[in-house]
Amino acid sequence: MQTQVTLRDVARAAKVSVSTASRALAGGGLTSKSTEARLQRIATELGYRPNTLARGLKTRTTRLVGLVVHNLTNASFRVLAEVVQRRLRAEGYQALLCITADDPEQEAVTIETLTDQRVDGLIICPTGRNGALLAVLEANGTPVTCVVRRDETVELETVLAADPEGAFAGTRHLLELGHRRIGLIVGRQETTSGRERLSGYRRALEEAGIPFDASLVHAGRYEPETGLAGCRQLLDRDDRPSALFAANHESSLGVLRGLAERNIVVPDDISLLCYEDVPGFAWQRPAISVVDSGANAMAELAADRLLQRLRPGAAPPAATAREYRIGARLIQRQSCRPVAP
Amino acid sequence: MQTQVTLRDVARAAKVSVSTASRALAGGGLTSKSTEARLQRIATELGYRPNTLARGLKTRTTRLVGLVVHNLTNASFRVLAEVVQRRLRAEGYQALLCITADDPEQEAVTIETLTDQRVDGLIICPTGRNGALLAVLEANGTPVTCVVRRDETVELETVLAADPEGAFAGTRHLLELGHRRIGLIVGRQETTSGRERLSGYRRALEEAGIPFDASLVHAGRYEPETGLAGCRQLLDRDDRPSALFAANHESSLGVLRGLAERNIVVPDDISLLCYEDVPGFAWQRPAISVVDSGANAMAELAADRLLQRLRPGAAPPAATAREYRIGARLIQRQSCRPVAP
DNA sequence: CTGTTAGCGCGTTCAA
DNA sequence: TTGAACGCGCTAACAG
Repeated sequence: MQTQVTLRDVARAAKVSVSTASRALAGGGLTSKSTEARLQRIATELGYRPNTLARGLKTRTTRLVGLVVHNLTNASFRVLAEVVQRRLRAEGYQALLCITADDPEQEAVTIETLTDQRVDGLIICPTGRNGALLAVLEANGTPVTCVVRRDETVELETVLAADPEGAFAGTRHLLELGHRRIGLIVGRQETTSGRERLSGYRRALEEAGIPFDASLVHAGRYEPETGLAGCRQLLDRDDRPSALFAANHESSLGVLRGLAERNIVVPDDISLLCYEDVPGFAWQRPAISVVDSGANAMAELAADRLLQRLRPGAAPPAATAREYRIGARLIQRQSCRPVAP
Repeated sequence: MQTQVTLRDVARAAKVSVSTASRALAGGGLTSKSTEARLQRIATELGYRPNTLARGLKTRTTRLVGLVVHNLTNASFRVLAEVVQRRLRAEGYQALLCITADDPEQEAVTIETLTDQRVDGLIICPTGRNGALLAVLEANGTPVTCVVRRDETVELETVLAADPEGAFAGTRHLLELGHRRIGLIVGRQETTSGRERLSGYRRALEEAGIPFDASLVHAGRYEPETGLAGCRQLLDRDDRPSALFAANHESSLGVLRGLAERNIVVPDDISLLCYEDVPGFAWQRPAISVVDSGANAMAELAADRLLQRLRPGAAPPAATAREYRIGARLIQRQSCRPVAP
């Protein structure tokens, strides 16, 4: 256990007081150029590394930012984690990764822990049941940015996907190809994205003058099994849909499986559109068309917003509780084709 | 910016000294049952939360553990991140997630930062070029556990996959099915896993008395493109192999694509065996047989080992520089079949 | 069993 | 421009 080099050691070696050393290394021009350079040199020679804890205790900042997601399996969360941690690091922050499994209780303890660690900020995909805790954080001066999901119970800066528009665009794309019976597999209606994607689907139908048929919609948990079940259910109908819109990303694998097990060929026998792009879709054959929800852009913007508020002289909390939406993009590949006339 | 409740506030409210309050809340039985309970109550009433930084400054522990991986795209890393963070949290630790992109320079600054944050321990998939830095950490009393890859330049506790055996078992499986020409797509030979999997493949061939044919091996970077290129190269031969072993996990997508674009049907036209199990393989149709390298077990063991050494009274550094291997498992699904007689 | 005292390493007053 | 002194909040000596 080698003892660490402290500021006092540096000061002693340079024959100055600790405070002078501190100022010199801070480099705010509060010391003469010469001593500044000299101390700089001695510090590196000695291998001095400031003690983050002592500094934090004094300055009340840790350069730590909490990053809370439900899991790392979902592509959006994965991208979020990668992008956020890269962006934070570029500005001298470190990400504290926490996984809640979409469980409010785990989320609660996570937020407590992060508070204890005195994080400077928080990027979180909320379950929606701990808004109060988040509000306390924000009120105490720790900026909180929500992503992917909104916490309805409280006003916080939030970065979301433009799910209503995305689902609308996707559905309209299928409609424009001539499809009239479009099966929809979508997320739980308790979630923002689940509701919003369904509403986008409905609106597109409405605009096209096609009556909404609830039996064409299969809503379920974010799992492959949901896709398989939905796929089977929709395929077993007498009036089988000519297109499937898998707007619950996790279910895509199950949908592909369901199609394959019935030897239904995409896009010859049925058109398939998925949601949230992942490399697998582009590498698939036929390559799967998708509505890209813009996970990258969401992550970047969330990082931007938080970092912005982390900078000195940030606006007061309440004034910034804005909501941002990342536009969705339709990426046409080879899994959708015009319906036979 | 609401001011935090400090230990002094609690002590004052209970009309005891700060140190008594500290002891009572620590709960080591160093105070009377009654005051302990009383302080406990008052603390929660006041919403007291200990200041991690002050405590860390004093105790020289942070209950922070660095977790360093190359990315979150690779399934093993993803599992590693999820498992490790869960295990750590269960023992009151927090994971500091860092991503190096397999870049030694980024790894170097990452290790420095983590050192500055005074992490209590480190779980890292090393690039192999910063062994010295890791050795310093370990020497200074911070346990370091390497996973997935070994840093050859230094002796550190390391948890690896049993890649030689895994590749051996996979290859032998194909041999037992009667395959004699087995194409191998494998990782870069600069990496441990790349080398070890190739050696396992060779050994299986050798035991079966089949001469090694270097032209059946395609080694490359950990990307889908590698699989596509390798697949094309192997498929364009006159004496096309009857089986493909995609032992570079990232390349699997590319292999599947390469097969599809030539309308080669698995397993009718060719057998396919992949490496590292992911849900996608099981959901695929036909379901892909794999050599499961045991990412979960690796993660659990790495967490175990580190936590073990984090507990008070851990063994001296040098004595514990052991290497662990997680056995691979062959999971037979539907992508391999006996070669036609 | 409890209170007093003394730092942990740093930034930041206040004087010089 | 520099130094001395103080305190951030906590734990751990040492007394009592």
